[in-house]
Amino acid sequence: MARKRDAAKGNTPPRMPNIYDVAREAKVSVFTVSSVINSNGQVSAVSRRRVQAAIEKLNYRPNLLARSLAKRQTFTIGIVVPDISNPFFPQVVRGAEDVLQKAGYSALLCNSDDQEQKEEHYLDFLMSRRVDGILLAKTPARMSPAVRQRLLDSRIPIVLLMRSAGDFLADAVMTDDGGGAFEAVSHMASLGYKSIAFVSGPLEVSNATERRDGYLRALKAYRLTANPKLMYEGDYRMDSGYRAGLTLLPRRPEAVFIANYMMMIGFMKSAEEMGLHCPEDFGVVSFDDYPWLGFFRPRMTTVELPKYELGSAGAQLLLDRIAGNRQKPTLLMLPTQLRVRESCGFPQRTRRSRPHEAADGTRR
Amino acid sequence: MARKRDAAKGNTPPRMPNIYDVAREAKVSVFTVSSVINSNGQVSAVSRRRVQAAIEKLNYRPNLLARSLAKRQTFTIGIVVPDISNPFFPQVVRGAEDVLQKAGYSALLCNSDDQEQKEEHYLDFLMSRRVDGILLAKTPARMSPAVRQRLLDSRIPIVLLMRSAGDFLADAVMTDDGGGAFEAVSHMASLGYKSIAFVSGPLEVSNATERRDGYLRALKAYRLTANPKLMYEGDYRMDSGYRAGLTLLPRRPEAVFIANYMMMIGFMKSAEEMGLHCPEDFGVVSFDDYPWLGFFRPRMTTVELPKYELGSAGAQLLLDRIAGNRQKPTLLMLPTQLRVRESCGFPQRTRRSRPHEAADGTRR
DNA sequence: TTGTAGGCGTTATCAA
DNA sequence: TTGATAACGCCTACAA
Repeated sequence: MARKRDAAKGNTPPRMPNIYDVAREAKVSVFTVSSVINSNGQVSAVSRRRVQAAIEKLNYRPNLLARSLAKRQTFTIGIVVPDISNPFFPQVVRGAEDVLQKAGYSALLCNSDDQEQKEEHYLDFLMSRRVDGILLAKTPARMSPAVRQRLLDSRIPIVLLMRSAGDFLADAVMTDDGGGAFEAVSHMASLGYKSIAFVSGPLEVSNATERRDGYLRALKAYRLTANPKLMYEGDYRMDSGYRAGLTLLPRRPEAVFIANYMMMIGFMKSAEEMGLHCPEDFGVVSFDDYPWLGFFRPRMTTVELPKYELGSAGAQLLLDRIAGNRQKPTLLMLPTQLRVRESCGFPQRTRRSRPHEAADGTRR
Repeated sequence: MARKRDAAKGNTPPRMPNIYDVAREAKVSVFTVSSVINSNGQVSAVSRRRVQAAIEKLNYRPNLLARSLAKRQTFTIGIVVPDISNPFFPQVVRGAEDVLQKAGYSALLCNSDDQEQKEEHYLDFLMSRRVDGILLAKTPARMSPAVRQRLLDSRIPIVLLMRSAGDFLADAVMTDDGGGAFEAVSHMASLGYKSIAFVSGPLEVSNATERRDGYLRALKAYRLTANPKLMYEGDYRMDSGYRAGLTLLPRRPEAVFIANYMMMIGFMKSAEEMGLHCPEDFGVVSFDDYPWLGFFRPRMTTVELPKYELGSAGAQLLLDRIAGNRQKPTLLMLPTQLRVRESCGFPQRTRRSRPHEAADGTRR
């Protein structure tokens, strides 16, 4: 069947050259052109040269869309995060993009805003785009059965980021939030704080409950009683941290553990407005570290989450799964790291009120 | 010509249903199915119902790849930024993504790392992907003639972000960096600082030279002489800010204007290590504002850049261009905003050394 | 080694 | 209102 492409009436916009144009120019078949493009098969040196010359002359670039359609592989993966402008995610995305790019994949970025509806919309969209895999970061825990079923049917590999598998069978990579929270709160307790408030994330999100559990475990380990009056459930956003400060600070806790960075910022803002200072008036340890937290006052004591590794490990897991080098679902647990600086009141407290502890000098 | 698709020997992986499957199931033609999917044309109610039932039953989702190929439109735009993990860009990307998503477009994210080679690789890649448009953020000023020509040939609309058009004809949206720098340095000069150091970005980047020009203009306006010993060319990265501090601070400038956020962080780190404090030992104004800069000490005086608007305006410009609602290249200039806080030494200096100025109370 | 032609899943033209 | 079928641009048996 002869192609009719050239019979175009001429009123269509100028098309880009395709493989047929190259073949004609080089006086070979499309097969030969395709072969040199993909450097498979044995193509005679003469043909190869002619094809290359034609490609050069026409400035030909293969249409990846058509290739994907034919090969049923798009070399694209979808990354859905709640909000790329939340400082937690850029590093995650960068980690992912680095390993994807190295493997010849590229990333479609989606912001779910933690809304189930948006998330599902994007998931459907990504399936329609026939992405080869999906990296799905923290969002509301549940997913409608319909979407889940479609996901399963599509057989598109998914790896979950910062979100427990729950009832959904998939690979996942998480950070050890429970352990990190335990370590953070233990540190505060060991400093002698008796009343330690807690600003948590939304408790329907798995990592928020893990951080809370870590908090509670640490209290128990230090024989402190959990006081509901000192616990505030936020939503990981700045504004909820601000409200948490307004609610909690008047109750004058000696210290507070804040479950993420954005809420910590909001919390500090409320303290500022109330004329309260850290660490003189209250100690703070928060989750998630950033370079600048070490250079401004108060220098924040935080639990660092390995953001870049989260993304890169997730992407690697996904690529492995796509390649089929993996059998049962894998769950990767990345360690956190307590970074003791000053907001927890460490130097002061240990020097002033608990000199016997200052002796060991462990600042981890 | 009858499709042979069903003659598959059965060893192929389970395919997703296509439009033919739906047509067969509904006992109509593919045209009818296509019509109801795209809700064009007049399809009889009966046909429509049957098609919808079939779609439901088969859980059919159109293959966007095939659609794009046929329509020669991908509803995808490429966003290339130097590095998404640089806190400047997430907001830009978010702004863009919001307007794109609303218009039914999605975004392919690329990190150029400010490397010409990577940028060109991505540009070629995006062209091969047949994206409908490209958002190209700050990167090395030049572009090889070959790539530029290919870009022109491809007729893919491009809008430049934070980068002057230069010799490349395209729409662009920028921030008024020169004006912002002028305002910042003028503020310092009006505070009485005589020796104002400057940490600039890489001077081959247009917005870095604009910030420098603003700095120089302000010095001139206040009859201060520019001292090369107090000017340091960095690369917008944290480490170069650190080195700038190591170089500049021993020369004890009264104040310093730092051309971006990351370098400011590095600079503060070096000051910290040298035991110098801001604003007691030196005043600082830096470019680019973030929420947390208002809650930590020193509270930073900064020039805010409208990041989100940069992205959203850029995306809107691009969509307009794609739609063809625009003739000649447009350059949008977004205003910056000086946010006076404490790192510039404003309250102290005005109160202590220049009381007559404190009277007017303008904190803009 | 190279050519031919069918298939990937849509859209769109043109008859009927 | 519908159906048949040629594009869209690529890959890839199968043949030559």
